[in-house]
Amino acid sequence: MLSSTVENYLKSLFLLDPRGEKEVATGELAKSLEVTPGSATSMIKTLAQAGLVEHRPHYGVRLTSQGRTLAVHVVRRHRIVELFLVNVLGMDWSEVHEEAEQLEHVVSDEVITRMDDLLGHPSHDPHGDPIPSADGTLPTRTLQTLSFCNEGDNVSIARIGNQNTEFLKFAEDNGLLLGRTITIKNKNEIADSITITTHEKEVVLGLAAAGKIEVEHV
Amino acid sequence: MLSSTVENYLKSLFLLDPRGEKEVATGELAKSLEVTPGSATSMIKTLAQAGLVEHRPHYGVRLTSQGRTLAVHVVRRHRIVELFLVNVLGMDWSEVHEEAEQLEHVVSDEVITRMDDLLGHPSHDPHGDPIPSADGTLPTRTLQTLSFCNEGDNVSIARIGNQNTEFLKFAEDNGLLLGRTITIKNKNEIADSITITTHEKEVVLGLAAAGKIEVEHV
DNA sequence: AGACTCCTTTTGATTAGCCAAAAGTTTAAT
DNA sequence: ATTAAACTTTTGGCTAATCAAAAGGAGTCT
Ligand SMILES: [Mn+2]
Ligand SMILES: [Mn+2]
Ligand SMILES: [Mn+2]
Ligand SMILES: [Mn+2]
Repeated sequence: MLSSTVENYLKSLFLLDPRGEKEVATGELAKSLEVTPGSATSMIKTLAQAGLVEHRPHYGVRLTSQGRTLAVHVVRRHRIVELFLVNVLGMDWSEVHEEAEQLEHVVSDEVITRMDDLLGHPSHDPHGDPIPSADGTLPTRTLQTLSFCNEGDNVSIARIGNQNTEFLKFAEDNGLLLGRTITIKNKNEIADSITITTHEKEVVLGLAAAGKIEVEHV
Repeated sequence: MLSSTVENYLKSLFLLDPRGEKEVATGELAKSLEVTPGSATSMIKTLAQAGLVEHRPHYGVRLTSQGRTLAVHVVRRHRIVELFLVNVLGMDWSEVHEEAEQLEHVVSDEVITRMDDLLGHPSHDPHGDPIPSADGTLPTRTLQTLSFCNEGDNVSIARIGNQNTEFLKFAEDNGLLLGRTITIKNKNEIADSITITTHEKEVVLGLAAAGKIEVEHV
């Protein structure tokens, strides 16, 4: 059995590089887990010892296929739990991430299978992130960030790439919900801002925030 | 925040003495948690330090009211989770105890409240154990163990005081489910056995096993 | 090449929890 | 009053995970 700590390290490595295309820097991993770089280094060694990552000292770390498989399963548990909390228990999408962060380490496969059945084998979680299937395959979509849209574009919101409670509450309050169609009214690179409309409402976002919102053209 | 370990110690102390009427022996506590007596002693000291238990060395340990309150909340989480797993996710009563043993430490009050609402504020878990209310009060019932029943008694099964998966499967297979009415056909103290009938079926139990089944007269 | 910056790794310590085995206590039996 | 049995506590040691701070490596700029 893997400890919660190990599962969190594997999951972070996966989320920092979902396709396994780059080496993740120790500092980047440490930051995402809110530990010191030294802690990350020592855990990386442990994981390498266990064959879950490959480590090139001073360059970076990468999941092995064994490590990736385990990470994907943690992500599956996280996302199914999130959707379950929203759809079955009626919780707000802004508060389920923290809860899932703990539950992902203790819910059994049996429970996950039953939640998945009850939910009708959903493909995406409440934030638009794909839910890996039991065999580890991930649905893929090609999305564009809102920050790359142009004036006049009509797009549908597909994913919110920021799990922060405050950010999600803000999004909700301003009608930025999954599936909603919005129009880009104005984009100003100099002012670093973008203005969109949704159901009459006009919202101005900085481009950094807009970069966390992913959309599909309609 | 209490660690899972501390929560398990508090819960065990509560379950070994729900009414706070005796001092629990170190060895008894150690056995119920499957740790060595020395481990229990050192945790007892930690808990005493934190004001959660009172310890009279060489005699025993007892929850303080603060410790008891925390313990009761762990028990509430455990039992609501168990009932939720059975009633909402359709799991078997024989497998939910292990699952709840983990979940009790991570589900938030928010989740417990929502599960409780969805379940309609149930008074008992799938094994017939009382579910403490959010304010810490416990429903009480006066039950009798099956081993104390006499020939000819007609009783209804109210509680199974053994969470072991195999035992619960055996009970289920033999129609010993909560609410079922059974008749005591024969009791033989010498042979240490009791024979009962349920829906045509005749079942023989040793008195130790019968002592784990609690009933109400009908 | 030398110096500098920015990382990463190493070192040394700490904390929670656990165990094995030695030492101590209580109670009961002679 | 001794002794023995049964239990509890203490001691010493281990592992997982963490941090602060010292030391080391890689790449860049002059
Ligand atoms: Mn999440
Ligand atoms: Mn987590
Ligand atoms: Mn239980
Ligand atoms: Mn537990």
